[in-house]
Amino acid sequence: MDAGYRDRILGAAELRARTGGYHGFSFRDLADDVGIKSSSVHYHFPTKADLCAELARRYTQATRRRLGDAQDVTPQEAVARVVALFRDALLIDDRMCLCGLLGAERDALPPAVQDAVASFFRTVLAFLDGAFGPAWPGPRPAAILASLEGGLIVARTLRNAELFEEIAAGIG
Amino acid sequence: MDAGYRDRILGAAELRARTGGYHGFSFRDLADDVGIKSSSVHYHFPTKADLCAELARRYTQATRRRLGDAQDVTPQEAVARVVALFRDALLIDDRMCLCGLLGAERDALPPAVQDAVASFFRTVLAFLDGAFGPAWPGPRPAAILASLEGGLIVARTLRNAELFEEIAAGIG
DNA sequence: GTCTATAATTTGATAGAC
DNA sequence: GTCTATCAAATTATAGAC
Repeated sequence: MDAGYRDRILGAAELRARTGGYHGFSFRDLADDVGIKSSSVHYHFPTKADLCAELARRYTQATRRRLGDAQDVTPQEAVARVVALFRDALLIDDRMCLCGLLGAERDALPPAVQDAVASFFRTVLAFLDGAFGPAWPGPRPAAILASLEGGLIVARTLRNAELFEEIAAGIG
Repeated sequence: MDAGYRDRILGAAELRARTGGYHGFSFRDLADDVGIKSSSVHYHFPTKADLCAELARRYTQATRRRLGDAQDVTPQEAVARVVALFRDALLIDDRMCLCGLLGAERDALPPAVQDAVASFFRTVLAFLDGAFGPAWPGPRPAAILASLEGGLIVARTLRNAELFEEIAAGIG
């Protein structure tokens, strides 16, 4: 029942992967972050593909929980919740969206990681789709998601958080 | 005057970096791609930071040339040219925008590369700004750029090129 | 400019003691 | 479940011959 350092490893991996991507960190980096040995990281996650696929699944689950049920919200509130997700990545975490960065590296990822990243995008799009209903005349879910992923990249690269707000304000 | 394999190295590096990012390729990868030895790559680019900074500058220059002079185009034509840039990355190159991927990895990049990537974004934004003029009522340049960078990520991860067209169509 | 050769370090991963 | 110890391969980079 004891998962040992498993959760702390995933926490360290999330921060690392959201900074430098799949190839931007090593098992030893994670071991040092947590204060254990790299062989202990391999005990919990035999390969890096296992680790990162689990990481993306965990990220998707946390996102799903935070967004809640699409049936319960208005279209406006649904957009606000998704925007808040990315704003927090920028202002609180000071990091990329995990799946935005991994998605950009798609062709350099193991298949299991590719699948988990695609699943994140489908989750966000399904939430917006569900809240919008079939006749919603506003912006398409994919356009909203793309604006926010790209908004993180542009605002962070130019070190201008106000640019993210301008982009987010343009969604409505 | 003879630059040797310099240009072919940059060409190979661009394809590699647009697939796996800064940490997703090695000097030996490039040497193998071109058919030379890794020490010859180091002759042209002493460090990986030198190589990737030059890569981003070259990418920006090619983009600048392709977009042309903002004074010569209508706002609509300016947007169409920028959209075409990203559509070609998706459909012809089947790759990310170099600076979109590197920008997502910002905090894992050497400072010289960070600067070169930021310069790319400023170039595209300045082109749109110049073509729009001060009173243009349409979408903001940063929102357009973010939509397209994010559009590449979402469309590629979900392996759905039509999604990119939907996103691009939503810009106008 | 390109090569051979190599150094120093890092990486993903495994075997086996406790 | 974590450790010590280790491996084979890869990585960035340099020295010096041609």
